[in-house]
Amino acid sequence: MGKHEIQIENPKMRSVRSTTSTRSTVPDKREAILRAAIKVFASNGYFNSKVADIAKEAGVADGTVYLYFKNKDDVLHSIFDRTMAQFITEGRKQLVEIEDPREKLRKIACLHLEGMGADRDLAIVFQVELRGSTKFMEEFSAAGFAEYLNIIRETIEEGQRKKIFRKELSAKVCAKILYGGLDEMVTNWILSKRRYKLAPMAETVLDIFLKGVSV
Amino acid sequence: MGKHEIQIENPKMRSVRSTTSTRSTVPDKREAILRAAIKVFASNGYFNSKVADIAKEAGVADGTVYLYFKNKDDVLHSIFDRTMAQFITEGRKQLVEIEDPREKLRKIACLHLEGMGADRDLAIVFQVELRGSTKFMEEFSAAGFAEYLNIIRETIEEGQRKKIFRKELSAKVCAKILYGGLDEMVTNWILSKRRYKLAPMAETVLDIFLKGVSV
Amino acid sequence: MGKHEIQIENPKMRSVRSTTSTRSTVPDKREAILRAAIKVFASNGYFNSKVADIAKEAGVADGTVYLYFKNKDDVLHSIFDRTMAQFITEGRKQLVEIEDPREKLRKIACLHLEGMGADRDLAIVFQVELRGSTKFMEEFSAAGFAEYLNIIRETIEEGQRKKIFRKELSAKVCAKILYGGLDEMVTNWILSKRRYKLAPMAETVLDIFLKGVSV
Amino acid sequence: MGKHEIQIENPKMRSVRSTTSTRSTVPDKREAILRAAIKVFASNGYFNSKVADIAKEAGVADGTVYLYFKNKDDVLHSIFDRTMAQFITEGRKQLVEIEDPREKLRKIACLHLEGMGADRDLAIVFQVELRGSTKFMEEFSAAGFAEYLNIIRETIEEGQRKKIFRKELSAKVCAKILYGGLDEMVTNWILSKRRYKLAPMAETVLDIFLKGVSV
DNA sequence: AATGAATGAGCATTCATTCAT
DNA sequence: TATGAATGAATGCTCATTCAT
Repeated sequence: MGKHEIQIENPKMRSVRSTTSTRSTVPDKREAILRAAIKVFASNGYFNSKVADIAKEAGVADGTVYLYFKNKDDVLHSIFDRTMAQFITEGRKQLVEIEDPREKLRKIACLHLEGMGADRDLAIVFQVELRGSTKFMEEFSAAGFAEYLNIIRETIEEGQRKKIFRKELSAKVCAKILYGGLDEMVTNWILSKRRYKLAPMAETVLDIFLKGVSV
Repeated sequence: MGKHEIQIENPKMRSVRSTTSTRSTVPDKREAILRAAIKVFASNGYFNSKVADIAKEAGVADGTVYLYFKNKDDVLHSIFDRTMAQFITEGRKQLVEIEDPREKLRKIACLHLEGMGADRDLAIVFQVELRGSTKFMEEFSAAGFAEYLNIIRETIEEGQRKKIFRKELSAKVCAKILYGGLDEMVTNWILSKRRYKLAPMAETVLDIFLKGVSV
Repeated sequence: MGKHEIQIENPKMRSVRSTTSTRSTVPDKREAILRAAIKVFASNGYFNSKVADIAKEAGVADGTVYLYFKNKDDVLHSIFDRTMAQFITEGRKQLVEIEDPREKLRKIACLHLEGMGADRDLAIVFQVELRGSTKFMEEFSAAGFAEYLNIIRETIEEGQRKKIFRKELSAKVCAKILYGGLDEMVTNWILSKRRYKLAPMAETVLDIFLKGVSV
Repeated sequence: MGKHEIQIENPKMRSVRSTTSTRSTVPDKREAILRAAIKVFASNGYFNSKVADIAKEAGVADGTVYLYFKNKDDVLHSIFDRTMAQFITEGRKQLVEIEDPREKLRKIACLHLEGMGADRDLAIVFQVELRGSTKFMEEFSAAGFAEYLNIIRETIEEGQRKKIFRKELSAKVCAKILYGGLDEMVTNWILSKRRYKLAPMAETVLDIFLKGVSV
């Protein structure tokens, strides 16, 4: 969930001439706008941010934003899509190499908190702005978030099959509980005046959770 | 956190002559506006709700809203203040009669989910709208929320002193984890199409949490 | 034009029981509102003054203002009417005793500046607020102001008949010039930071004017 | 003070490409708004004029007004600034060529009345609207108006040095008297139903004033 | 007569979006 | 592609006025 320089496909973009690159700025106006939006949204909140602010921060004209995004809403969505897609891809890749469900969960927790901890502005957008409307929350839920929860749930079910986790527990509820714990760590980290490291919190959450769900 | 017919003091209100009751509207224009706001905010989100919508829903004129609230923002704040104050007061009262820290946590979890489960609109406002801005989140945090977390933390510390919970765990972090789990239950309940009972979820959360933190 | 405790007829008022006076406040709610309005208008300007401000300053309820005045506009008009009527009555009375047209003009100028100089708030309302709209200016002109200008003009014509003032001058224009000079003194006095006496300015104005119009 | 097609610098305007003139609207949206405002303010008064009225009169969208002016108040100020600057510049230029202080004053008076007489709407805004608030009057006074009065005063002092005007008179007060007379001519002209020429009035005012202040 | 809670029309200003260049 | 001037719909808030008590 941190910034991994993901290059999301832009249908409007000319067939990738990023190889020759007439100017290095060329392929990345969209990217610049997205970064600018994260910064601006994090500072002022989605509703209080003006498209003009984003444009200025990105160093482009107001109208240019509309060459890359359908509207202001689309910018927020794109932030979510880009980040979530990247996070899940990255996550799945790292998980295949792990056997023990407990270690898998540990890896998930670490990736979650490391990703958020690496980009405070992005974390703010995810924790605060993305939740500012039921509408978005629903779409949010329908999209990548559900998949993320699924990965956790499957891992727990795997642990149940391997007799590591208690069978009587609902894997789905357990997944939510773990997610809830992690999510709360992020939210508190964001709101806190103190600037501590977020990633290490994963340890405690996992400790309690694993002990709680183990047979 | 549910609606317990709290009668918040309204300085503008004439000293309750509810006995004769000239008209039933007398005691509660403010209350009606608050209820209307919860409904409207829950449906459209804070930023997409017009003051006129609230007024219409409450059956008063637009201007009347401003006789009871400073501005639109103040309405949202008041919803939070009223609910939180009520919840904490109610919670503390019920907790004093309980000895076992584990039972105390169980009671807290039940109150939390019962309260939210009893008023879906209010729950939406709490889970979604109140988080739509960092600014509010901070105030939110500073106000009643911090106190709520404290109650949980103190209960956990009590459990640690009684050798029921593990001493090596940070009570504060534990409190957040428990809160995070409950909060996630509420959020999922709100976003879910299915209309299941929220309160019973407390059981699973507590089961895992208690097993996780116990010695 | 100063405050001479004029009791303007109020058609809405009960047939004057000011003699017995059940309570000394009784006959003067209208008066209180008028005074309050002068103060409030002088401070904030007519358009920026709220009826509620006037009511509060007068120590009455908002609605009470409408028992004595048709609307906010009527309050301003009444200030003008009351003051102008008083001033003209007073002026005419003092003039009859004077023979020399020059002395008459001197008396007029003195009354003008003394009246304004005696009540700064009233002066502000007259110089500034009463001129804030063409509409009012026209009515203003139609009403007492025209009569005031007439008194000056007649005095000048009298002087012309007596061979004191130049015959070739338009008495009407002369009257305006004298009025303009006096008016400008008042305006400058109001806007000035310094708090000097206004009345003595009459001397210079008269000096120049009389020398200017004399044969 | 009349309209002399002053081209006020507009920072937002692209460096005058009026040569090619893609469309005639190019150079003068700001100017159009200013003219429209003068007309609208003159008709309804400042407080009763809606920004939408100005926009419509100028043939632009409401929002466009805010591309050229900070707010409604700024429009009024700009009218004053533009006109006053122009008038003073123009006036000074014409005065240098004149020797006799009496002729200078005559020139000032003529310019004043000619300027106002040339644009009735502008005159109304100056005589009526610009005086509708103490606040503005003070700024008004602080700004160009004071300078205007100074020019008159200096001319009178010059006349005193040249033994043309009486030494014992306060030049400052004399300046106010002259200004007051001229100002009154303008005000009466505006309020009058009759449509006479304003400029010729300068003659009488000057006649009386000069005779009044001369040795 | 007096009150003041309630009303609701009215308006300045903002800002997402478009489009001519 | 990129620009940014122009648009105009949308809305929070104010406040003169009314009227039930």
